[in-house]
Amino acid sequence: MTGYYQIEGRHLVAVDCIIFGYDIRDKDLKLLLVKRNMDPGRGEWSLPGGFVKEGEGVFEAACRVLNQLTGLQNVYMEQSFAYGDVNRDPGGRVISITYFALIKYLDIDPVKQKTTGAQWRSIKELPILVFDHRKMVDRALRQLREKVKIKPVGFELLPEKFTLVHLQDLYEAIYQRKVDRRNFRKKIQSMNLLEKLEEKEKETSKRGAFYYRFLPANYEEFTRQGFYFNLDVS
Amino acid sequence: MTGYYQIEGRHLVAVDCIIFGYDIRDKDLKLLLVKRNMDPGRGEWSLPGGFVKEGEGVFEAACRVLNQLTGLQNVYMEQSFAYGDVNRDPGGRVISITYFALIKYLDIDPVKQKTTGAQWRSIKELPILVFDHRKMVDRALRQLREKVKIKPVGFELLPEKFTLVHLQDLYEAIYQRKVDRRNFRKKIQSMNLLEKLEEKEKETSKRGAFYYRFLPANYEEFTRQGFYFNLDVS
DNA sequence: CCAAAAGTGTTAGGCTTACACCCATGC
DNA sequence: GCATGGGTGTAAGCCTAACACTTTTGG
Repeated sequence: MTGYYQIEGRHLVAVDCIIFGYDIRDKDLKLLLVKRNMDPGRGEWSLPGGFVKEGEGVFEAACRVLNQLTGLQNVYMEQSFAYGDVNRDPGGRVISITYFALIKYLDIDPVKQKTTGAQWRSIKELPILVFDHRKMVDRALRQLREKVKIKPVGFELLPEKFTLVHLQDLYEAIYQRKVDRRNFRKKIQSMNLLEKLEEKEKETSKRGAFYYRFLPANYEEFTRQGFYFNLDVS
Repeated sequence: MTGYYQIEGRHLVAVDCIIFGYDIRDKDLKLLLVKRNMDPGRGEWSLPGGFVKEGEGVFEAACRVLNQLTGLQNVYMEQSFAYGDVNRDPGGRVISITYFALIKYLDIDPVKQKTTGAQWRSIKELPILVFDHRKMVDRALRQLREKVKIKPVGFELLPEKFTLVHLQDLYEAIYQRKVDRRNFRKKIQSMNLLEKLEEKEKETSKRGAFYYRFLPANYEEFTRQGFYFNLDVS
């Protein structure tokens, strides 16, 4: 701090994380939520968040919050929006910058989850959230839906090996609508993002479905050029 | 301020405005820039900005900055990004939230412009900007290009009456590429956003080109449903 | 053998793109 | 009458979207 600037007009700055996870079992997009452990709003459902510390970058702060909650590092995380209304937080003037993260549902550290009390909640039936957190979620979800069209970020939400059925279910969960199976498979396979494995998943059907893995090299190629993945409406 | 929170870890928060204007004469998309009037970086080219005051919303702060510079109110303005790296500003730890605004080139208050020394600079040859402002501009420009596909925001940049030639030139300036004239006209006219006027513009050609005006009612309709205006690449 | 899920192609319509000539007017 | 910029239509190809039957296998 070289001290060029005034010291008046400093603000508390927080980060709040919209952490998406996808449950392959119940085909449901979920958010990782916590019960707020400070006043005001103590005990209410809240996005996980924290104040940005001195000497800490805002993005780093979001990573810290995520890591403390899940034990994860290097996950997909993207800034969503800065919320700066004076009265958005009844506890005081706090500017909050939100990030949305995509993590693999099963990757979170169960010990951490127990101590923090974080819980996955379906985006279809979110509890009442504290302050303006619901607005934050809605915006992040809109952004996720846009992002998925441009970048195959959906893969961040799936385990290493997945079937085309899993992938389609994921898209349907994100958009909350049905997708034509043949068109979906045609399109996704034409992108050369996937490698078909020998192995089959046999839990959900007798016939079994081939596992696929996602090819990071081609993925990079794709996202650089900005592909366009438009799902048909049904 | 009800004083629930710690008083440690407060931060200076600034807003910086990426103000786009379009010069119908030289068919050039421009930015309104200022010479920085504080250390460090005094005298260097900079985005217009300012610190968020106590009791002032972040968006309001951006409006204030814009208004002080141009005298304008109620212009199109959208949050771009929050820049929160610890060392982004060598003068101290400042978190900056950027907004991009679209204004009509000729609307700015000439008195204010004289006192602030603000100048329009072509996006094709921007001067060196202070700190990370160039990154801010690049991001805002990318966002503008995306936005224009989804919302006919281009109209914010044109005067009340404009010709189809003007409109096409604007798109070409935003995307920095040629657009097919017939396809452009077909598409834009199919949208029912424009009202053809009797009057002709006769400055740039002998024959003259019809003026159009833009129909706010239909515009609202369009942007709500999220239209898609994809320009062809040439 | 049957239930349950996986897998597979074709066609029609709409949108995108490429492309060239006539029109109106001031000088 | 000619130079300058404004204005117009059509055809080919591509992408989107709708749609139904066969395959596999565990029980």
